[in-house]
Amino acid sequence: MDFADKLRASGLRPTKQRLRICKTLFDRDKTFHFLVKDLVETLNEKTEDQKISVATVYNTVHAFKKSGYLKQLNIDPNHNYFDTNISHHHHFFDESTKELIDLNNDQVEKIEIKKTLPGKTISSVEILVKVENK
Amino acid sequence: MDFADKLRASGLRPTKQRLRICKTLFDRDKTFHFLVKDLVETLNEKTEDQKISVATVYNTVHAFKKSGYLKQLNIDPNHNYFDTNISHHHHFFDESTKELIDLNNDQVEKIEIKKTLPGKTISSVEILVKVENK
DNA sequence: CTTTCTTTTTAGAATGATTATAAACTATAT
DNA sequence: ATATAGTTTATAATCATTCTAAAAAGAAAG
Ligand SMILES: [Mn+2]
Ligand SMILES: [Mn+2]
Ligand SMILES: [Zn+2]
Ligand SMILES: [Zn+2]
Repeated sequence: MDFADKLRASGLRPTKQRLRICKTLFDRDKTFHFLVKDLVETLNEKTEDQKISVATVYNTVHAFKKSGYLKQLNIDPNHNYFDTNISHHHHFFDESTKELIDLNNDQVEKIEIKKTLPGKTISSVEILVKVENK
Repeated sequence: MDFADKLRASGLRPTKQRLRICKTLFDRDKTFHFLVKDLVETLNEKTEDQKISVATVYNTVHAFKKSGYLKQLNIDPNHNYFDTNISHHHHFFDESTKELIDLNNDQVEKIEIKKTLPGKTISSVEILVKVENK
């Protein structure tokens, strides 16, 4: 699916600002974990391009979150990370470097939760593994 | 350990404001998961008592976090929860009621992580189980 | 094309949680 | 008592995020 289709599927027209945001987010080999602040900086560091406003970046990121092309993570109470890897997966958080690393579902033994809550059903199980230098 | 000792162990003198904060936090049967905003409200809802300022509440909560009498959680990117249960444990987050429920370590089968990161050592593994109405 | 209507972008204002500041207050020590 | 140190508080500052409303761009109609 190309960028324009992703945008349309999120209810947004493919404008040049939004396409530049898509390129930064999705034109990558690996998962991209990012903070909105850093994304805005990256988008606006090349002085030859026209600046994209923070409002546009937030609007686009939230539309992608809503449509499922981005996930919002709970890693650090003081930083709001987004993730381009929308498959069900887990994370390592390197406390030394503040780096996030994907941990795929199949790299973790099935998690058996012995406690159940009456009237409730599990919608997701996510693991956060904090690591530091050995 | 009584409240005054907890405060002293956190580098704080047992003043009447701090002791009232302790009572609200620690004088309970069950784990207390809270937001600072709600804690401030609770402390100040009885009109007969003198109001405690937000600065004092934040200072005290952070001192307890630093000394290990409170844990800060990563549950919801938009809300900053603290937890009086400082043992190693996991959480259910009820997306219907926004309620947090403890999931003890012994209620989860040992988590086997097959992926390792060179030069890194695991410092913690935490599970977040999201649930909703059946 | 022009005009008209709709959507988008943007700068800057507003918001809300948290942190910082500095003056007033309280407790302790001499 | 006086001096000193620690504490509380109101309020200001900060920072991420959201809101607003005006300008710009794009699509549709004539
Ligand atoms: Mn959070
Ligand atoms: Mn967060
Ligand atoms: Zn990821
Ligand atoms: Zn807990």
